Amino acid sequence: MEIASKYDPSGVEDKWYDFWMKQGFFHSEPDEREPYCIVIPPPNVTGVLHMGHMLNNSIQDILVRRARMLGKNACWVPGTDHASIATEAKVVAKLREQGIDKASLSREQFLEHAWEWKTKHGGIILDQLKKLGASCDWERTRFTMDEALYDSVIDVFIDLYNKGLIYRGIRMVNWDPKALTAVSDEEVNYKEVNSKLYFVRYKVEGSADEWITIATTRPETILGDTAICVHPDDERYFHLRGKRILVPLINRSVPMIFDEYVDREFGTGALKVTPAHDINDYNLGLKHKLEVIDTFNPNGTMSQAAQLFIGEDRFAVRRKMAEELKNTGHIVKIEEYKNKVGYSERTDEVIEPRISVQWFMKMKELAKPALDMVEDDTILFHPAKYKNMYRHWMSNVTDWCISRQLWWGQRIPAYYLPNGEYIVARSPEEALDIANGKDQKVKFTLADLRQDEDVLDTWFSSWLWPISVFDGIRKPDNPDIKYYYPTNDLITAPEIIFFWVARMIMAGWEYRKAIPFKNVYFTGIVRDKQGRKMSKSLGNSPEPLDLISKNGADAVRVGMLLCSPAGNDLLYDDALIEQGRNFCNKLWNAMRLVKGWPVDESIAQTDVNKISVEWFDSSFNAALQNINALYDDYRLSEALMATYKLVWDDFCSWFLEMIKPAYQQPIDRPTYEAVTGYFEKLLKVLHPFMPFITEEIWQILEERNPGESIMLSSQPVVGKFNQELLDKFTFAEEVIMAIRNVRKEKNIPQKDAIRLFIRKNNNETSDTTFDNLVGKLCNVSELAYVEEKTDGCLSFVVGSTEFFIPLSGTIDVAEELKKLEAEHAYTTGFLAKVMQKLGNESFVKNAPPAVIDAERKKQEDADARIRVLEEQIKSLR
RNA sequence: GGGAGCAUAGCUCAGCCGGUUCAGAGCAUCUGCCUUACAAGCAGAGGGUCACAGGUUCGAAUCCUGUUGCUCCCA
Repeated sequence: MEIASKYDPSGVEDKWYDFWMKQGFFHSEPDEREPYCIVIPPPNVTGVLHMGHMLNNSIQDILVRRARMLGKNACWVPGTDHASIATEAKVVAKLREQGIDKASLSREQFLEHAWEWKTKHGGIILDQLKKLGASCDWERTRFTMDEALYDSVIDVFIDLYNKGLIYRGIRMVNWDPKALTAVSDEEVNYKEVNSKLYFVRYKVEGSADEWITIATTRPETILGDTAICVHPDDERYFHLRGKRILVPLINRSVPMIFDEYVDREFGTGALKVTPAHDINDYNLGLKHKLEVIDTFNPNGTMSQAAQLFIGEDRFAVRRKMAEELKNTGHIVKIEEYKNKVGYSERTDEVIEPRISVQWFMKMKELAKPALDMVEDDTILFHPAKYKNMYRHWMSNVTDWCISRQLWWGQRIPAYYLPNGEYIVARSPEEALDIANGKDQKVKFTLADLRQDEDVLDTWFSSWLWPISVFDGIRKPDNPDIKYYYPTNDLITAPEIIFFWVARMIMAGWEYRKAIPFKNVYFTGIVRDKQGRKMSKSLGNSPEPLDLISKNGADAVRVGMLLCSPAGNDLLYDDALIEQGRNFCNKLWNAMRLVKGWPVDESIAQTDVNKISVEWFDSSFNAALQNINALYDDYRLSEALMATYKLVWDDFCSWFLEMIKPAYQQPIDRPTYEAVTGYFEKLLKVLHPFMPFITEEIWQILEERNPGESIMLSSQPVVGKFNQELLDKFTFAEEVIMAIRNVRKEKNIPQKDAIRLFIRKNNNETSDTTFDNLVGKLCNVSELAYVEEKTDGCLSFVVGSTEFFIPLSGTIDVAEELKKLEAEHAYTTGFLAKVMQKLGNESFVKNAPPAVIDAERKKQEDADARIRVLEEQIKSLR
């Protein structure tokens, strides 16, 4: 059989993915097995696959595939999120390109365009995930606007409204003038910016030339001022009690008010109050019953109420106001100033605080159990440090603004009557019934009802995701939800711990009285080598699909995983993928080697092969135990590294070399069976990390029945291992490495056989377990135990055992002495340290016996070694 | 302004309820090798006052305090 010396993933990966799909291996139905379920963090329909998705979904696939191989009924539910703001923005932009203005469309017409867009672009990421090898149950693919999920959201809204947890209120909200909608507190990012602090003087009404100077960063809001406020104890302004002040340019007369809220140190100690455009001013306004003048239009331009610059943008107006104030002698000075400004998470537009009527959800009651379940480890965070962040947010939670002034999303089921009253109901008909049931005197008709124009925050559907994908809101007793919920693991990014994770926990408790998942694994952010977050605008992200087609998905998965412990950022480097690719190649060549051996039934297993197999058996089981423990701790990158070393070092570098027959010689049957058996086990352990190549090699290694697949096989079970044997091998390993060094230093080629004499010291008995193996690996023609030192030999010491290799040429005595003396000096120093410890009375008195014994053992070993070294030195002199 | 976390080899990290194997791993670097599975490889080697300063202890990378620097979250 001719097998290429380099592994080529192209072709292989699609072949096996198609096979798995055709066989329906990814699909899950409830049965009597233990379920294992992950719901995907639904990517936005607007998105394309980026490196973050690659990492996140690789991890999910690893967990799902492993669970499947552990005999669980594994189900990974995929799906997408409608992302109302982002999607609506995309659709509006696309329409604009076609010359269509959103305002010219009806709601229904617009939604048609939106659905069309979703159908066309909404599945891109999911398709891309297939290239990664994702073993999602595609038959269960869900979308947050599917009928079942949509209705669930509406049901929940109505339910929470009826429970008094949802209310409508006038509030200062974070207004996004670009998206033309309110956004929640969590969707505002504060950035420090360089701006200016304008000192503006306002004339005191009725005075000839009396002024009061305020400081502001936002002169454009002056037109909405309805008071000037100072601290009641501020002596500088005592004389202005009862006076009124004229707002510059428009000469509006506003009162002087006094409030302890004012920071006397800031600016001039005098504050202009604009209740419509600042949250603090708004609260002041409420307290002092001030007029609220909204000088902005929703899109951030000046409104009629501003009187000046009507229709112009707020930032242009800022400059013009400054100019105008200067021209009219109102500017006292302008200082450079750094302040934090809120930006919209969605559009990156500067948030405008704005008074409006919105729907809110009370959070306090829901937060309580959700906090407790994380605090008491009912839900585990990996890494646990995120508990702190979670606790902090949950303890200071504020009500959630859930309405969005958009069309794409679940429309709020509130119906307004002509008198302004509203009714929350599932349908207009139901609302009408309720309305007419209330008041017998007036009979409304459907035409009298007007449904709320707004939709719900996208997160208001995402928070139900683990329940709604199984239709568990509408049908709480259906078999799917009962079987798969609570799900097991959630893999997500820490930045949405509040947006999403916290709220899912709340919804889970509210609607199932159960946690939505047992573990939350937080992945890091994928950054470039300079530590910058990968982003389209920076252009610093590789194209994931290119990486896959160039290196294979297995290489990409391994590369990314190796360097990303839970919760730590991953600094992406092409070298990572290369490492993954090299690993694939290593595996591939191991298979080529093994497949190339002819098996001879007639030859008996040699001692070397027998002990080698025994050793690897122990080695494998010890490693597997460790790997399983790492999985249990969700230390996936470490589990991968341990597997990587098991395969590369233990299996390839040691085991295969140990049992490798001489060139073109056959191998005995028992050894061959053992090797292929372990190879298969290794492939299974590797499969969750590298699904494609493991399937390919597994299928080549032995003939399989049609429809058989490694992905349905069972993970190996940890067996017993012989620690004593492993320790003995460690000693043999040292001997082998020492001989290799000798060969290298003395330029003795591997093909020239050497003789090896061994002298045990200090009454130690000989252990010959690995002698023949040492003989094979080091090409030793004669191995013998001796009582006396042999002359004309190179020597080395392992522990306190001496090894002699006769050399044909002369020995460089000076060089040998130098080496021995260095060894001696080091060991003596080491011994001195140990003795110092043991000589310390307090140490002997206080340290635990095990520690003291260990120190004594060190002392003995060092003593023995020193005696041997000294003898050698003496004999050379 | 409030809170959290981090600082260990050139890089990415592990070790952190103190004491065997305590200074580790992978990658990178350097030195030999095209040895008939693999040069995407093999065999070796070097490299760290565990940020700094104190303290507790018989003993500190590990616990405590302070300093410095970085990151994140919240307002």
